[in-house]
Amino acid sequence: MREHIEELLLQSLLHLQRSGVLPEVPEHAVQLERTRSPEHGEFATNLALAHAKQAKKPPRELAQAIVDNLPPSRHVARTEIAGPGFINFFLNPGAFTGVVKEILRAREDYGRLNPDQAESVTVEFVSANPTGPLHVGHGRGAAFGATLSNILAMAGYTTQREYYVNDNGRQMDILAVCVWLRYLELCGEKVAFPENGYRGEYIYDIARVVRSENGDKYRFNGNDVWQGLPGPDSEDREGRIDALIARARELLGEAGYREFFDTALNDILGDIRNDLSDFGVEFDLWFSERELEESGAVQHAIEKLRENGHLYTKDGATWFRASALGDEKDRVVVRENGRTTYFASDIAYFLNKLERGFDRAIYVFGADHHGYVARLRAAAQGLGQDPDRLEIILMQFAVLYRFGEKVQMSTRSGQFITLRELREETGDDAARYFYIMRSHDQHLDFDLDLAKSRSNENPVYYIQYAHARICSVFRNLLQMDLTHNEAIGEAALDVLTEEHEINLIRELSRFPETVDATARKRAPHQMAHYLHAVATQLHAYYNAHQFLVEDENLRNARLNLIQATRIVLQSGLGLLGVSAPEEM
RNA sequence: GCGCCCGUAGCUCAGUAGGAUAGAGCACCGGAUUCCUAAUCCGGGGGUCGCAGGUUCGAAUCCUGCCGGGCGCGCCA
Repeated sequence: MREHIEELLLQSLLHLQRSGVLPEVPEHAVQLERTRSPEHGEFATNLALAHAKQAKKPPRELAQAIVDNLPPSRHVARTEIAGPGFINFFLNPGAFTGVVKEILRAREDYGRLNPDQAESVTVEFVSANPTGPLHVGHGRGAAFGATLSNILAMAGYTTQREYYVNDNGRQMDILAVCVWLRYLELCGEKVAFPENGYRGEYIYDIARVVRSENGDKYRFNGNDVWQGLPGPDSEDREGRIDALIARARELLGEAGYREFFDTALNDILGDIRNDLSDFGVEFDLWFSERELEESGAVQHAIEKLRENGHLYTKDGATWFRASALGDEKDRVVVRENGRTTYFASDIAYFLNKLERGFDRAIYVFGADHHGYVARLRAAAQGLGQDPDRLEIILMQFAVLYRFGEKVQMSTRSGQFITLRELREETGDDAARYFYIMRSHDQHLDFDLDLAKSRSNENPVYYIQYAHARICSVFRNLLQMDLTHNEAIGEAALDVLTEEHEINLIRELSRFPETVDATARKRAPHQMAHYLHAVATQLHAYYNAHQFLVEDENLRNARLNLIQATRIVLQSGLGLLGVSAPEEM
């Protein structure tokens, strides 16, 4: 319907252009909005206000000219010029009931968009280092990324979801060493554990796996481990742990070291994968940083920067002149010791995404990564790419509240709430919904008690209940030995003239444009709000009118309407990764 | 110190690419069930949109400054 009126307006504008009233009709000239109140009709446009200057006419006069040139439409009952020059559109009742017909015809494809040019995007999210279980902060990125991807796909984008696996960094080395130390402990050795190592219980679990498969094969005397290395009173804690990594490699040999490293990686990554999958978050690609480097992609990207003249050498390291491209300072890509930096891998990964044919790479990052924005954009430019093909969405932090108080967390000590614990406590539906119900640039207060409560305060249940109620009506229909005849309902749709019915249909008609808007604005939270609004209309309707009435025409027409509502709720909840229960 | 984000009702937040009288949930007050699930509905009170300027027909929305809060500023990953 919206598109229909936009088309009418465009035709009018083109006509005015031909007759010389308007200089030119820019692309996206037509902006049609929903009115806030019915007295302004259904849709309104500010076209005349926006173009009055160019047309050298008073806004209201231009508005009249636009209205005079509108092609006739069976959906538009009348137009009205209001206020300083708004054009308001009032619709025929048939314009509303047509929506019900459309939904029942399209079913789960209602709201699926087919843009002329489908953009292809890759959405990277979570990408947590595989050094431990996901915690509640990752959960927000997971829910957001998954929902955004779902919506983009619905809006017609070619969408890929990917997870960047940091399987190559120093953090992984630290992890491997920690596993080894716990392994030695299990063997009965007494070994000091570095204070900045990974202390979580899960490290013991991994150590147990290594031991059950290898016995005491990698056992060394506890005294030999730290022999000659800086002691715990050393100032340089990082240097101390690096020395320990070197010692582990030396004692274990490459194969032995690999055993710990890979067991830890596979174990934790497998755990993350299961966790996300149980949470309804699936990835098309798990992209390995190690493979990126081994494939030569990092060198390839560095060469590209060099060709474009953005590299220079200083203090034995290779620097990227990022400051010339909007970043606050230059960045090292190859260290003095010859190793490439993490940033170099990032650049290579971005280039790789584009080379895989995506128009755009979307990154979902935690807000603490906002320093990367300027640097990655600089890199994109340095590679000779349009920096707008790189899009970074920053997720603000999620703070858990229990009994009205902030739940304290610290990753260092292993004292944090895992995503799995959260899911078990609130259930997946509530967790998915609560995570995305706020805008990503807003801090999220995650109220555990509210998410758990099976009460009217909980917005998830409010929406699910609307769906369950509809299902319940259809169950009752069967018990009355009646069936829903959609054909009769469709023929009788014109009887749906109650205000509650019009309001509900209006809400349903907004689904496609909501898919479009939430996709374009990368704003999944608006889908959550939209579904809440649909549920509100359904509940109001339910309370005001009886659906299972004697009159066959009215009954089937109403069943068509709530069936259409069920379809929209189901699709919408599906986008959010929330289930649509048949009874509650 | 520099940079990014945020500041809207008592609380938590929306506010549709500048639009018409700023919305919702919770909390608070008052009502609704012989009838499809009351996890629901109906009504009510409650706002200097952080502050001050500016841009324009029109600003919560854009610009500048200030105040308050969060986060970040490694040849770490």
